[in-house]
Amino acid sequence: MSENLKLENQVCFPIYNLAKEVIGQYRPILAELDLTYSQYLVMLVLWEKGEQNVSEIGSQLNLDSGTLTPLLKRLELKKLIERKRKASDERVVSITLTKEGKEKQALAECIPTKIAEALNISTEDLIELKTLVEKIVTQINKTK
Amino acid sequence: MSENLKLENQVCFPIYNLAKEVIGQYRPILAELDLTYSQYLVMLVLWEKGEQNVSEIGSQLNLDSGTLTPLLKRLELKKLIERKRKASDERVVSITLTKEGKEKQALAECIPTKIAEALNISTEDLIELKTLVEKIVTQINKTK
DNA sequence: AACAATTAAATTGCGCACAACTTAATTGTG
DNA sequence: CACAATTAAGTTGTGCGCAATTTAATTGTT
Repeated sequence: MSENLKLENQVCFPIYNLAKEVIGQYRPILAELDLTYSQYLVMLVLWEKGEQNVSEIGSQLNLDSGTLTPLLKRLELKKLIERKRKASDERVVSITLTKEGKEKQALAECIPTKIAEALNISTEDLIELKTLVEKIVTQINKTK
Repeated sequence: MSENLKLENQVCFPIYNLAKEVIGQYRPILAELDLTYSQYLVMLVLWEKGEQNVSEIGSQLNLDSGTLTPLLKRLELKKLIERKRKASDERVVSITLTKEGKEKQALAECIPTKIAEALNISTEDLIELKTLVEKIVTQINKTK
């Protein structure tokens, strides 16, 4: 067969695999906080920025309302956030952290360290990877 | 807030994003072949290796029967593959390409080139990324 | 041979991720 | 002011991805 359709020559397969692998490393660690990886990302945004509406969260995480609405409802069900429509613009749903949601941040502090250990990579490789990946993402978005 | 929980300092977020981005680039191209990215990966394995059973496909793609069984049923529905239990061991389901499935390979030949164009990255960056990503995946799997 | 242990797929259930569409509120324009 | 256009979020439907469990066949052990 032609070389370019061989699995080992695919560039995107390792990326797809790495992403799954990395999220798999997060899974048991985040499970202790009763969070999924995507939920954790939303919490990171809220811990850092405070009150945000759905589309603001979406633009930072590259997720649309089809993904976020049910996810946010689950976070609300866990009493970590509140969803409330803005009086100034009833179309906009404002997301705020509850007391419990804010408190969860302290428990999350150790996660980056735990992940770094689990991934078992040197800081240099990690930075190199991050730089390269971001460069490529920027490159891709340039063409849009 | 503590620096290590800032979104921009997360290493895994860019990886997760890149994987989504890359699969997003495949989507319209594969849609012309009526395939999803995961289905394409399965087809790659079959085009390269010929007849394979479910767990052989799974170990190459890091997917379990919970993912593969319904996916393979969809490929069967599209008449691209056949699923048949082996006479020698009735537990094993053997997957073979149909005529139509084999013919699809010719249509797929152009995909790697199209993706490389869509990603808009230099071959050097692509190889560097692949090497680094594979190194890290190997590293992670070492600890298991 | 009998039966416990193992193995391969399938099933069930949950949570994304995204396309396409809907609903409702707001804004812009004649 | 009226109404078309736009915007924000929600809804619906499809397809993974994975954990946990089930089913059925095979293998190992006594």
